[in-house]
Amino acid sequence: MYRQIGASGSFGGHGRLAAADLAVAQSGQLDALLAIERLALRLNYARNQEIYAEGDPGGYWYKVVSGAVRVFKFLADGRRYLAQFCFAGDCFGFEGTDERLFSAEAVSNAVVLRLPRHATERLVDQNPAAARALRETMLRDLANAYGRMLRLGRMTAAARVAAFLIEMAERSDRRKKLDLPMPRNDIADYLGLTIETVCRVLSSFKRNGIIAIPSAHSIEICDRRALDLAADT
Amino acid sequence: MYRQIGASGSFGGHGRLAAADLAVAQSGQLDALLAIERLALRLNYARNQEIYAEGDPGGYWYKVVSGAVRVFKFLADGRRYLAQFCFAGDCFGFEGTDERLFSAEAVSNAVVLRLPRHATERLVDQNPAAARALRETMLRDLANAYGRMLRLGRMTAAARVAAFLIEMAERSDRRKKLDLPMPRNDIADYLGLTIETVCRVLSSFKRNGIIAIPSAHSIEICDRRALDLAADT
DNA sequence: CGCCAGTTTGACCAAGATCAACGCAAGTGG
DNA sequence: CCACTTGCGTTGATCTTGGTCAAACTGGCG
Repeated sequence: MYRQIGASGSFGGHGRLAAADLAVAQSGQLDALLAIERLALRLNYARNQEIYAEGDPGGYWYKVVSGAVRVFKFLADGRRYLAQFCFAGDCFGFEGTDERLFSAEAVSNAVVLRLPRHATERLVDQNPAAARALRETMLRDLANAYGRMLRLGRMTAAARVAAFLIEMAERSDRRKKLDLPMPRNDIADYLGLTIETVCRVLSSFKRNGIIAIPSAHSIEICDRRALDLAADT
Repeated sequence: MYRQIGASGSFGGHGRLAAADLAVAQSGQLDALLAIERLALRLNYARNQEIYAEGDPGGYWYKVVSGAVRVFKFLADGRRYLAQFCFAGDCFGFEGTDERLFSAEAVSNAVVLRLPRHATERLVDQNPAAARALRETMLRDLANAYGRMLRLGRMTAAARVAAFLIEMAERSDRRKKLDLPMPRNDIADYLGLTIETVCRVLSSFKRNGIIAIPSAHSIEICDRRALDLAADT
């Protein structure tokens, strides 16, 4: 699968480019999009360093080269709402507004490409295939958003955590041994739970032999069947 | 504002076309899009009648002329997840998959236009302005989706119901006296609450003078300030 | 070794779900 | 016209889930 380029509506969903990339590649527009990527600035961020903040001007979008990024905002009462995690190949910061609605920070040390929005828009205007790929990506993001809405609204804590582990497994290359670079804190804010609940659920999964936790940031899925079952409880 | 035409990623958000329509109108592409609308079939649905069901082929999208529509799916355990309400001018059924992921039913007696998807796609491929309008609409839907995710994940029952009333007020023409065509049932499934909780919250708002409930399906907002306050508690 | 950030566990509490009645208005049939 | 049903809506009593508060644990690092 191609992960070279991308103009993703990564504002929603996890922002991978999967089929969109593929479509573009197949349509022979890869060169044009690679040209865009040559306009990118390569930036390094340390753990917890800010990439942009709510309210900043939003003239760029980003693509993760390595490491992980969190996109979030603070609520009036001080709680934090974590909209998405982005890993290598994922795009973010494509909000379509002049001002950033969210902030972005590096979860771990991260390298990202920064691309000017207007150049991308020009390309997409001239290139129906790229536009179509972008639309498809956005539709997929939208579908993801609806799925997550469902989980947040109706699923138990255990189901949310299970779904999170499954999501991370799907998005990582290795399916069994998961590396979770983010602290429990971030997971809780992503799932609309407290850190204690996340811990408890993970512990209970461990007790039941569904997962193993060799270290806090490394989780192994032992019983995928049971995890799937737990995910739609 | 123009509400004549639309190719909305209405799968997300409430599916209005607001700024997107405007953009298209300004760019002088209105005629082309009106031509699309001439391909539409006008359909009548009675209250609770099915428009399409999960699993059906998804070759069309729809635009509500009058009445209201709910888009939903059933979960494995029999609960229902209500993804969106659509009113006059809103579009729905633009999922981008071959099979329907959701079902759609008329909430009240409704008239809808049904449009073939491929014709729309052809238009959008040939017309960068229309494509851009569509992208903007989808981005807005995505932003709505993230807002709703936030509410579903982190807000109290009272805040969800308050936000719902505000959303309905924003979307209806008259801002004070709200007509809520959907049963409490639907509201609960939209907000991820039980019908009892929705009732209780509405009753408490009434007790506090924030709203009046002349009849079950008609709600008057008496104290908008207090309602706004309740919405981000 | 001690400190510190992050993680885990336990005890208790509260928001909302569940279960169970009851109310109420719109049909429906005698 | 009036019992009776039926579909919603509302209210109350109890229970469960997950949040809150508090404390202990762990690993990395000076």
